[in-house]
Amino acid sequence: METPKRRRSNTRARLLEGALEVFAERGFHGASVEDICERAGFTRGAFYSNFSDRSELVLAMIQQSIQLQFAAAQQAIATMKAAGDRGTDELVSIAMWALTGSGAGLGGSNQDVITDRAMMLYAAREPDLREPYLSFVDTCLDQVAALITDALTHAGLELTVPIEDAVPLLAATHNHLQTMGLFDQRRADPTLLGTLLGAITCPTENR
Amino acid sequence: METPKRRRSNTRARLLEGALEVFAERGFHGASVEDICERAGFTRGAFYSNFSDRSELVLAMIQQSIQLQFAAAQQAIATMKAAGDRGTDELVSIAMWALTGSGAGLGGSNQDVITDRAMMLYAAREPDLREPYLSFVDTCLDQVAALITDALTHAGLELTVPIEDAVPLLAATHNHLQTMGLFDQRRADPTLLGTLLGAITCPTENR
DNA sequence: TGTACATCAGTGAACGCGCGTTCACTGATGTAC
DNA sequence: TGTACATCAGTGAACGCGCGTTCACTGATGTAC
Repeated sequence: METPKRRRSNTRARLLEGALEVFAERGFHGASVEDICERAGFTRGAFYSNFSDRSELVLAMIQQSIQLQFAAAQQAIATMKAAGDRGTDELVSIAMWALTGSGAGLGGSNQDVITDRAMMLYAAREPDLREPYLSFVDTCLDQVAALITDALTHAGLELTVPIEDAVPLLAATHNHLQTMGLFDQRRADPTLLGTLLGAITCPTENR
Repeated sequence: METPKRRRSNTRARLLEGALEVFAERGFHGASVEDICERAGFTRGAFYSNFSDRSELVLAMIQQSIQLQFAAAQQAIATMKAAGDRGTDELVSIAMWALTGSGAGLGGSNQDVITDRAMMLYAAREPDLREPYLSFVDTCLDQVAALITDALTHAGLELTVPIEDAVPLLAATHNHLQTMGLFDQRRADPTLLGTLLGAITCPTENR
């Protein structure tokens, strides 16, 4: 039942999990290989048996993070399609939830939000990562655009600004709320999204 | 002319300047004391003659960054008051400029933006820094609120949403544009701010 | 004004710790006969 | 099925580099007489 392949991939997964936690706490440069191994319950030898390099781990972690966000987005779409009627705010909230990964409430635990921001900074500093990161963000925004279109149709609203403007505005606001939430949960007031939504939509004219 | 006090404070200033650059490139944890000294043109001894500790430098740098942002905000206010008539977008752009420090164009060189985001992350991870950081952000937002109110009055517009909502919406959008600008300058399209502004204002009714 | 001494900003060599990386080894699981 | 060997995931000790920090020293500027 604990076949070597499974054992190995479990070890790798636990190391990645530990890395995610420790990186969120101390940053990509501030966390040592030993910190990560200790968190995951292995020795450094196990680490170098699974990753050729410290930097390979960082890349693997970023890749995994992106995959998780995608998976969360897919699930959010499924949830929404299945859910039928809801309040508009909640629908948009789900759409936003798709944007920045898993987690409850407004979207994303503090650890996820911190990792997301740290990834952004890391990509901004590494020229080789800029383009991949941008295209990742674009794909996410496209998905959000589709979700929002759906959500508004359900709610009987239509946009008064182009969708290409509405998506970044909503994303930026969601981002801002998440960031405030890192410092004080009460500051992450989701009604701000509702206010924005009210300002850029109007009831659909049925004639 | 090169009195010892001046010499000393010049050295300190150059070290801080070098730290700002190197931190922006490699992050707070990724930049070594030697990197910083080399950039500033001093030896490590000079560093420890001016700062008791590596972490003291980080704090000093954050403080200085905040002071610079404040100074830029003050100057932006002065500029705006003196300028008289302008396009609304430009006025709002100046108000936004006040929010996130010095720099040309949309506001903030890439280095400034990266430092700003890194500071946010740093503060989010250090419990002791969360409250000071929040109150710093609040003070900035208050100043921006005042600037925007002025700008809109000049332009003959009034808000259709509460100012407490308008400010974070504008700030979030500005933030988003700055972030996009880190990856691709063409993605930092300031007309998005104009779109948002159009959606949350209407011409003043003069009766 | 000139000389002797004091101060102190910055130098650069040295120290030692911590971290990334390596490697000989162990012991558990898989395979061949 | 049982025995002998092979494989290989993970161990833990060891290495060495780099970095933060210290400190005895230098030489330029300031001060006292």
